[in-house]
Amino acid sequence: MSTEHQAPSARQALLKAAVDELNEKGHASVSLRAVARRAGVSHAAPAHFFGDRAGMLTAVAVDGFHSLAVALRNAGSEGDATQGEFKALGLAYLDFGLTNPAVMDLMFRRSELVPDDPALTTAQRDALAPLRAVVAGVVGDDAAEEWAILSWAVAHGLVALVREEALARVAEKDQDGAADLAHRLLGLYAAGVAAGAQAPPSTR
Amino acid sequence: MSTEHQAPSARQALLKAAVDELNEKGHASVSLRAVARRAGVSHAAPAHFFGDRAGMLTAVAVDGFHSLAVALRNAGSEGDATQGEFKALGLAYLDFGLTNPAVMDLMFRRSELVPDDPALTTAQRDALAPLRAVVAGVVGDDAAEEWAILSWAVAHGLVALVREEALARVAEKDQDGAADLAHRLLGLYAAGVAAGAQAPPSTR
DNA sequence: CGGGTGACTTGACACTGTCAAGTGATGCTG
DNA sequence: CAGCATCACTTGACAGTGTCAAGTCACCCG
Repeated sequence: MSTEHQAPSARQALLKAAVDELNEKGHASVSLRAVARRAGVSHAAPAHFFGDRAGMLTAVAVDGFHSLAVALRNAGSEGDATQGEFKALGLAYLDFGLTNPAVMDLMFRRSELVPDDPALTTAQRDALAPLRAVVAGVVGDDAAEEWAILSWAVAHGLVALVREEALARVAEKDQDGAADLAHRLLGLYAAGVAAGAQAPPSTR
Repeated sequence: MSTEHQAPSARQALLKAAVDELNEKGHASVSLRAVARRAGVSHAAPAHFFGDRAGMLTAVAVDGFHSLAVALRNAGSEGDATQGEFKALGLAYLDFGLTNPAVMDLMFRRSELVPDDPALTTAQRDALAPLRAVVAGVVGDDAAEEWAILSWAVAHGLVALVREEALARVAEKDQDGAADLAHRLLGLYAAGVAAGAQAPPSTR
């Protein structure tokens, strides 16, 4: 009982080969032919299944959003209070991004994916649903959506800065230190949101 | 009196051609040969100057960081109070990213650039210097660096989400609406930081 | 048995990055 | 002024790439 309806195996194998290739050599080196070689099929087989290089990458990205969705769902259910839950969600996003940097990178690289794939759109929306729900519990309902998106941007920005080594460079830390720093910053932000929500300044 | 020491023209022309190509067709279509064609030189001329496709893209990225640096410097000097200055800086970052999405995208795409180019590293560090200075004026000195980086992540995340149309998709807005939303979210964040800084909860 | 449909393969094309080897001008040296 | 080195490219070639048209082969429905 997986999220997809049991593909005929070759397609699945190709997809796995694509993910492996992506993780090993980065998205630029994911060529239809390299994936075909790795999966042991002819050079045009991937095009047969996915239509396109973009189609193949899109399939990988959709898969990535499904994985992100379960990661966030798990984090959301195991956090204790609502504020702990909120922070846990952010950390889960961060960890997913830092554990699978190549996939995360691809997932948000519209220019490499098929322009308006509906599966991609819904997968993305579904993955973010838990965040919305949790944020609504922390701040008031009226501002929930805005804070949810802002929080998403915080986590997303941290992932990007760590992944591209920008953070390590500016803060003069190694990559592990950068990840730790990102964790701390997210905590800082979460605490700030909770404090601000308990004592709303003028709005409301 | 430019930031670079008057290149012999051909190199400059190539660089301009590369930027144009990047803005028109996205980073994937920036090929050495296409740039050469656009600049009206032989197909190997770009490689002669930049060594590499990565070298050429890196030159474009360094240029981008220089532009970002002046944009942030201007914004920093025209904001009125320190909090207004802080917000102005964030908006300038946001606007730069949304006005030049392709260049901004490239600037943080380490995997496409030359791995440890010193010019790139210093250009990046210099561009972010104003943010550090302004943040130090808003929150206490001890936490300044952390808040500066967090703020950077916020702006960076918002740019990424708007650029990749993720924000428009989730919030069900068109691209212009998404940019406006990003502006508002940045204001929300800036106000929160200012409020939190004036009444620090427990730390400190 | 017969035909059609899906799952590939084969072969070709234009395009790409990169390299080795040129060519000509410019400037320095003796 | 002669010779020579260096720069700023060009020319030509190679392997690898995405994509397309056509082919092969197995299987299923009737």
